[in-house]
Amino acid sequence: MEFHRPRGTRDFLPDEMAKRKYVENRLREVAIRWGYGEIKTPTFEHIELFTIKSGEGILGEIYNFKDKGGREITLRPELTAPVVRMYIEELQRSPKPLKFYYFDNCFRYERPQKGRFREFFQFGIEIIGSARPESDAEVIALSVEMLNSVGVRGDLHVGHLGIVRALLKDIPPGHQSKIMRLVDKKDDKGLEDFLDEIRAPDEIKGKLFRLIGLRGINAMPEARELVGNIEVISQFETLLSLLDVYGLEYQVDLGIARGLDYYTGMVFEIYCEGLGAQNQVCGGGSYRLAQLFGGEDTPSTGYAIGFDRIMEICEVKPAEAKRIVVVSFEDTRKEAIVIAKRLREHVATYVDVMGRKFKDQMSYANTIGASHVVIVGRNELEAGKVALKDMKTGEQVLLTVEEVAGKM
RNA sequence: GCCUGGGUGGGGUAGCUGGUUAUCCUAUGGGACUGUGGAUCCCACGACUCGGGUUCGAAUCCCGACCCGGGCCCCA
Repeated sequence: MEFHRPRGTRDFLPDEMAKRKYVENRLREVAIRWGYGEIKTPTFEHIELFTIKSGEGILGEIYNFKDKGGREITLRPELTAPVVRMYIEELQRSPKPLKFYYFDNCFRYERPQKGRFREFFQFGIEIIGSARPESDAEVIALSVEMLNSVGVRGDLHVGHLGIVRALLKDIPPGHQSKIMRLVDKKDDKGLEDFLDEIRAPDEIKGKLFRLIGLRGINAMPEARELVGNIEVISQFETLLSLLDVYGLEYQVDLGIARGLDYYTGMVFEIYCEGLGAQNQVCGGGSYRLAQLFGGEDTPSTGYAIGFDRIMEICEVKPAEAKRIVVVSFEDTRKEAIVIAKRLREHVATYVDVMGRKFKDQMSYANTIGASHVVIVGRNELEAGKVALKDMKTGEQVLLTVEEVAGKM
């Protein structure tokens, strides 16, 4: 019986892992420098955490099962809900704002394609306790810096749900949600049909289409004209001016809706080329989930970076790790083990475990791209030394083990 | 769930208008060169996704299943 990995999963070999680790560490460093602390939540949660947040509709795309105690459990499909759950469970009374970052795998039962897997990785941050434009701006700036830190540059689109919602304030909430979904999908035809179906006033209809089409420099004055001089517009303008302070390039895009009802204010998405249909590498916004989960109403803002997607497009080359191979002869194998043990305190060190002859050990060192070889022979040992050979230049010198260790 | 392309040793391939032991490259293990790597030579290893059908005969043609990729739907 031969086994295959389940559909939509991947094995990561050492070369690729080195690259992934490198990128992961870069992102971590940025998050840490901005003062965010790492958190980790369980791989599985109670299913209600996600159905309450996202609706029963997600059941079809979720990995769930009953455990032996009869609990409905699901592998987490995302990390925002668990973070908020954790916050309510143990951090509600801690000083605000709370700033967290996380990097973990998530699971969704979907049809795999380029940049989409059933087990995938998200790197995200959440800031809990502030509803101010300052935190919105910080979150956006942080996301851009993270991506830049690994050489990824994308198109940043920033919107605000409060503006469209203000326009729709007289439409029943259920219809609002449907409208937001259609807006998010950029399904103009569907949106028009739906508005006709619910007999939305022509005035609102016209304004909505103009509003969600707004882009660029004149977007805000026009938005003000369409929905009036309301508070959220001022807030959004404050946010935009802060983005300028951060020196960010962005596009105002009131057509971003991010489908779900608990997003309340700022929303943003970052798109990249070269990813096929799945071109969004980062998405986030401000939301209010805490009260939905039984906590006090608490504003939060966050985003998630699609780690696998940035791995597809980022061009990073981790520095080749230095490694040396200790080569020995039949009569010096034991000495080689002792010497390798000493060298491992400083550098990745290989020693033969295949019973290979001297020459084949050299050949192996070459195959794995060793930078140096330490030759442990009787002659050298009798002089209290070993030979250190540089595999690039071919030069070879006699040194004590301590001298070799010192060079590494 | 839908549309579309594709499945030949570990990786990459030839064969695919049917016909002997399925080609070549590479990788891997071993050997030669006997204390100095990359080269060369030799040996070994190792594949037609599965099941039906057509046929004297199927990797090849037909059908189905499974799997993989890409695109829809969805995208928390």
